[in-house]
Amino acid sequence: MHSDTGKPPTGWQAIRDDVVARIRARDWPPGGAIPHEAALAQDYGCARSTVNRALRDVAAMGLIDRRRKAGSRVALAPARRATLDIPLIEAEVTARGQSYGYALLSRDHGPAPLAVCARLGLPQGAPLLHLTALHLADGQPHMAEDRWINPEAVPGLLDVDFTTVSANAWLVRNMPYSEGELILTATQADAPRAEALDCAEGAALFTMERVTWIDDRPITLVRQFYAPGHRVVTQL
Amino acid sequence: MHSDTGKPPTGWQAIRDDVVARIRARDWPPGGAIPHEAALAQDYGCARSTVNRALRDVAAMGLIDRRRKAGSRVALAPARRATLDIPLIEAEVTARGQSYGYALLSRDHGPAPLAVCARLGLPQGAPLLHLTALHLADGQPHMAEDRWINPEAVPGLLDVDFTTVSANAWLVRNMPYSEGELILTATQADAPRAEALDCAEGAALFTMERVTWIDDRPITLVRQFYAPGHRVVTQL
DNA sequence: CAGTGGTCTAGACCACGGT
DNA sequence: CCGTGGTCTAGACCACTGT
Repeated sequence: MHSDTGKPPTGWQAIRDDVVARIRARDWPPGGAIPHEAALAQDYGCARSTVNRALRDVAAMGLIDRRRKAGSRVALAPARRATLDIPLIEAEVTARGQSYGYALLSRDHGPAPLAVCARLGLPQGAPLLHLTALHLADGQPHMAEDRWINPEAVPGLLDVDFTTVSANAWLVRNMPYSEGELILTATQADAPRAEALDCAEGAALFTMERVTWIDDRPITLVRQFYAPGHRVVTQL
Repeated sequence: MHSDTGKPPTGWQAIRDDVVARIRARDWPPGGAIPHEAALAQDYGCARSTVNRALRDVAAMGLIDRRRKAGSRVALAPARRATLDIPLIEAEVTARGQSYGYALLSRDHGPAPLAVCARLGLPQGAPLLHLTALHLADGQPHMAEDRWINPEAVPGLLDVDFTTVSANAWLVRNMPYSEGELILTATQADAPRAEALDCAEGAALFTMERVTWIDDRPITLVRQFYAPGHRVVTQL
């Protein structure tokens, strides 16, 4: 269940946990400074680099702010951070013990809508490959995707047969990328998407929009609409 | 823009970037092993711990799997990881330059619905404090929340005046917690929520559900329904 | 068993940024 | 200026795990 079944950590993790505990216990008040690394190293009887390792972790959790010369201060508004895993759709489906299926719904190559070009930072009317596809779990619609790909940034793109390989899988295996932006939101199912996902028109769809670049050249913009009821779970 | 305006990293970050680049360039193929730390240290002319620092970062990105004795292997299905910041609502709103407002809509103390008890791992009919509240941005409804809190785990809870302080803010300042689960989904606005958020009934609402525990004792379950159009943005 | 990553140390130099 | 965190080093021992 929610039990910790793990042994008490040792080494730098023990220091991290102790620091976290002292912060949570208001031992060091919010906004206040905590002892500097050298002092803590002496307290814990270890090398400064060990303390550094621990405090770096605490800072990554958002519990403290660290600045040179100013030292480490307890964050006033401790933002929690959650890490989302964004697996390939196929892995996501099979990991739940379901069979995975894929179907290409449409494929077009031509000038893209203004909004899409703007989103990618391309001039109006740039020719993009436009794909719509459906991902299935146990034969049921699981996610519908709407994707534009920039042929200028993806050599060989127009020769790929996307009827059998999903664009996601192909791009991951064939295109490196340096940066990406991810947007999570909720949208209502319009008529075509309701039909594709076999759900009521107007249903609330969990939606992920991703844009990726390689060296400031846009690769792809994709909007993925998950079937109603889809949940993304993560630990805090 | 999307430009990198940053100088080329040095030290362990340079090694990390180089390793990532070589993986993306299929220099080391997916599923294959990459040189062990000592070898890379010699290649890069640095200490092994510097390589270790770099590879730990690459592993955290999900690009490689590391195991003792087996060495480091390029992940076959490189799951992207995105980190979500979960700030206090107030911080989230003011960070966008909007004024923040809060209103308590209802407060009840009594046996909780079965589904809520089950979600928290409590026996059926456990008495919980139930709050519904509205968070405003520039006077407009921004997020409606529906929260149950376990008085057994939160000393002094029933004496708190939640008409002026949001439960979120109070809990963050007064209750540590050890674990939490976060669920992201999309839900349709029912009648009361549509009224609270001043939106159409049936609108798609981005929804976050959080459950937090302290030492395996449930603290709170909260469902937060964001006004239509809300987007959560993060970098990949 | 033996190879590999995980961690720790004691010391050093440097970059940043309050004062 | 000078205190603090950021990083690096060379070496060491240990934990895990494939063979």
